[in-house]
Amino acid sequence: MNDALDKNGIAADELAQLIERIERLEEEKASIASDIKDIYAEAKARGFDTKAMRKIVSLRKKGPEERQEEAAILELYMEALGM
Amino acid sequence: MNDALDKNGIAADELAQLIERIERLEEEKASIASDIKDIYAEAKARGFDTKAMRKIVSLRKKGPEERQEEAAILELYMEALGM
Amino acid sequence: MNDALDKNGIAADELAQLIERIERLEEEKASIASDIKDIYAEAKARGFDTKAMRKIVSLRKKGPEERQEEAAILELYMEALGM
Amino acid sequence: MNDALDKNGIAADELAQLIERIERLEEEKASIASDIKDIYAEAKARGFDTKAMRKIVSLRKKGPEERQEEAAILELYMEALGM
DNA sequence: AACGCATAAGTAAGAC
DNA sequence: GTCTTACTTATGCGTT
Repeated sequence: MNDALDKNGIAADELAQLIERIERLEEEKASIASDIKDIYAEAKARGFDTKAMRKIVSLRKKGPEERQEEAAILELYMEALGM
Repeated sequence: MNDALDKNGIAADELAQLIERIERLEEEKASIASDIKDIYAEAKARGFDTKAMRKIVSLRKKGPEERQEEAAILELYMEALGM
Repeated sequence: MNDALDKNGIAADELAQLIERIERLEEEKASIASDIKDIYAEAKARGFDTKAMRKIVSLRKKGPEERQEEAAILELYMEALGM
Repeated sequence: MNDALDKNGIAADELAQLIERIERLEEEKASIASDIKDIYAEAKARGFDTKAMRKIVSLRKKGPEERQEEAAILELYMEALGM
């Protein structure tokens, strides 16, 4: 550890740099989140059902395999439970 | 494993009982969570700041030592960053 | 507001009672959560796939209507997108 | 609404474009979130307390006034409860 | 402007 | 012991 330590034994410069890198990235992330929100607002203004859109996005995120897997498990269960 | 297995190799009765016990408990848990929400709503209606109340509840959940330790390291870092 | 106010203008007794009611309920909630964990542990010991069980519980929580609704939305989307 | 509607009455092209824009942005967002995670991992490897770091980041996100205000009301409540 | 909701952050437990 | 995954809590946002 070559870094200079402050009077409390903390490598202050190193810590400050890490924090700043994080904050920079969080800003970018917030900016993108804001863009996404704008798109939903735009979609709503054009008459789309944003709740349904959000569901679509989340369903697609899961991927088809996972959805199939879920269906298979449920199937097995329903049979086992006689539903 | 003495339990009867169904055609898929699942001990159906046993599984059903476990699932039902879990679901019963989850219902109770949800009910209590709802009660807690009600109390916060009541508190808010009487003019209390529920955000502060939540913080107090979480602070009291941790022991005093743990609380002090966390505060100390936070203090240290804030000094290092000149906050 | 008939409650006695402390020197900072806080109805201390009322606040204390609300906090205590919350803490009591949170204890109960934690106890039930612990019971649920125990059941999963027991299930695992008996050879069940707890991950699958959790999925089953969550799928059942959603209810059949919601699952159907999700399927319907997805269907609509896939058609619209030519998938 | 000039867009062509499919047989279900959905402006399919428009919907598809909106969804794709959202998904693209969500990917970027996830990528940045992953970068942030990496920095925390790096910080941890260098001996920093990441929990404290996260708290600092969140404290700095709020303005100083807001921070003081929250601290003040919390203080008040703690006194009222004799903590 | 307050309410409930939905996403996001933080925390804790379980698996490898 | 680390690392991921699931749960809980908190914050912010859209709605009424």
